[in-house]
Amino acid sequence: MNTDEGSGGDAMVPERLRKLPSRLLAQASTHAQRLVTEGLNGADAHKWHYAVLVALEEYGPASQAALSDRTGIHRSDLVAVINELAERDLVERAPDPADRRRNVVTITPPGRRWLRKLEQLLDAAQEELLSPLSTQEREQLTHLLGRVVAHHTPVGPRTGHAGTDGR
Amino acid sequence: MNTDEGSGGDAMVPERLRKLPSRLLAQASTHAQRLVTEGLNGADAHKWHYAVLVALEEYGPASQAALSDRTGIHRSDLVAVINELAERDLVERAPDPADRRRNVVTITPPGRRWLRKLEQLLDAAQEELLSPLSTQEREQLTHLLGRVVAHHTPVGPRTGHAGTDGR
DNA sequence: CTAATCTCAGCAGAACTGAAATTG
DNA sequence: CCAATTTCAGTTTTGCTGAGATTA
Repeated sequence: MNTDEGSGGDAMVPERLRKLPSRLLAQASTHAQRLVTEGLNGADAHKWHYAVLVALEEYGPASQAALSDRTGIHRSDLVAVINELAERDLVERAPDPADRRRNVVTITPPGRRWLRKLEQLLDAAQEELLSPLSTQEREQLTHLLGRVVAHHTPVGPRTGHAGTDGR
Repeated sequence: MNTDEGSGGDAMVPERLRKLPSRLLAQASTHAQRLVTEGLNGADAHKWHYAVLVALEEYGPASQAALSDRTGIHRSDLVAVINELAERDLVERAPDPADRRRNVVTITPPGRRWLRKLEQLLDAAQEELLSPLSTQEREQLTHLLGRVVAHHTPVGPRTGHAGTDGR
């Protein structure tokens, strides 16, 4: 027997919970990641593949440590990502002759072509994610999110070192 | 001051990544959850404690299944949350005489007092999260997020028919 | 017999920690 | 000797799956 509850989406979720910014962010983020994952799944890809290829195309060949900085992927996890990309000849990994601790990772022509494909899939996912919003509202949202993220993102991702900038 | 690389927050993260809505959402959500977790930590609480108490105060005593609908907490996880609350006498859990499969969970006076405390901690966390935004911008952000979340939230978590819930 | 409720035990995947091996 | 890089093995966290026992 059905009681008085239970119909409608977030039907009985109290307003105090529904409009809590941190909760809205968590839910929106979950949907976003689901859409992105499903979208990239159509090319046997995941988001780190995209991030690495974008970073390589944007700034050229890089060591894994540099890629970690440029993508936000943890150093430990980059190994597997590069493995997967290299296995499919989408990047090349070669020891750096100038500093043999490093691997130099380079995007290949097939890698660039694959990136075009991922870009399409990803654009479609963003489109679906933001479909209830107008173009202007989408810009507003990304702008506001960017401000929030920037404010909470520390200014020193790497440990005080290389540049020897006193801070 | 050295500005070549590796200093400054998202210093070398490509713009294509930085302004990707799904990525901004993920990052903003991470910061939000961290702030909320740290904030509630000051009362040995976590967000599910808050969600359950709010739902109980808002709609009165409820079965665990109803609480699951009203908070979004998975049925399996509610058990532990109610255990923790009951242990501290913040809620009472008693078998439902009308349907003995159910437990009726009721908020206690100490539970209401504790909820006041959690509300303060949570408000402080939201304030810190949104500190770079004006009051108007905060409203804009929550409004836009609400639209996105609503659009992607299925209408029937429990029983099938949706009744165009107002709000 | 089917369905709902509560409970427990364990999985999945994502990000992170720590340390070993190599090189500077 | 100390620091940076790559790599691997393991931990932590979080939401979820599946099944058993009880009652409707």
